[in-house]
Amino acid sequence: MIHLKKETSRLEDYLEAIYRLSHDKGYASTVDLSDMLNVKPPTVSGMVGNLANKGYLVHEPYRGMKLTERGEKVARSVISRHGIISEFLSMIGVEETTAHQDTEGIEHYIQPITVHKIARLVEFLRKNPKHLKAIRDYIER
Amino acid sequence: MIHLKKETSRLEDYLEAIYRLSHDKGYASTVDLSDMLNVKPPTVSGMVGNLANKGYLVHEPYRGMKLTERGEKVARSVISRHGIISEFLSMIGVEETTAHQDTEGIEHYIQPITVHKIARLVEFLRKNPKHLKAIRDYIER
DNA sequence: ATTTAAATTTAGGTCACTCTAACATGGTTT
DNA sequence: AAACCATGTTAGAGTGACCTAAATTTAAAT
Repeated sequence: MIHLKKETSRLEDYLEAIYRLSHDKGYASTVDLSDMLNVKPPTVSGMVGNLANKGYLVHEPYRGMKLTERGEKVARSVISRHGIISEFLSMIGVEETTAHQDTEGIEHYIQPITVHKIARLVEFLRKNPKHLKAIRDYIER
Repeated sequence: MIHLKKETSRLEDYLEAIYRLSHDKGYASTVDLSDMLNVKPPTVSGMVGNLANKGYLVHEPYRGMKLTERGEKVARSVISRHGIISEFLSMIGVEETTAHQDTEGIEHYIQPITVHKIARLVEFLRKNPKHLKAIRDYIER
């Protein structure tokens, strides 16, 4: 039975990872996911079953998994947020590793309207390097 | 070995709420917290016991609770992050209610160094209203 | 074609956080 | 002083996400 309940942030993480793996190497294995998400394989099995129940992917046990249209849509949305937040953090001088961690932490908790504003801000700073430079100079003292 | 286990984001929420209530009306009651955090009173009782165990507050059942030095320190840190993020979101034109929700969502997941950069950005924009205006104009098309 | 090794799933348990229902406490009213 | 009621706590159960250990399946090697 397919539930239209809103996915949790953790499920979004799984969808994002599956999407990335599928596009990077053609498929997403349990072990890949377990490495990428820092959980043990049985946890992945469980969550994948969960995502399958909810209609975000189809899963043939022992053989593989594939995102549904619905799963892809969610994944793309998460990845888009991810890119925007990530670029913003990078612009204000947050170091790569930190930016990556923080992005993962917050990407599930920002509403579309806010993401949009940040996207516009990033766009503005990309188009106006002098503003960006002034900001960066100030931030770095 | 002293193991200062990191508090969960939920515990941070409780500490923040207790701090605010204590400073606003002199004390924090179970019902106040239950309203503020949108959980039922028994949940608050449990979490308060938990926070007491971990040394963030002292609790005299049926009589009241008070943050310890350690609890206050964490609360102030959360509240500081809160203010910074909140002001940033407001600056880029995120509407009050949305900003409030998003701030609550993300305040637990941003590292100190990142908070600091955002604080500097906010500071810069406060001191340079022309930059801020340019940004806001662009964001709002 | 067997055996073996790697990948995956199942079974069963833990932990944090939540709930409802029932009970306890203490301040207020009569 | 007794009863009342708002406030607070205890008991017990549920959920989501995780774990380890054990079984299963598939693919590779002999």
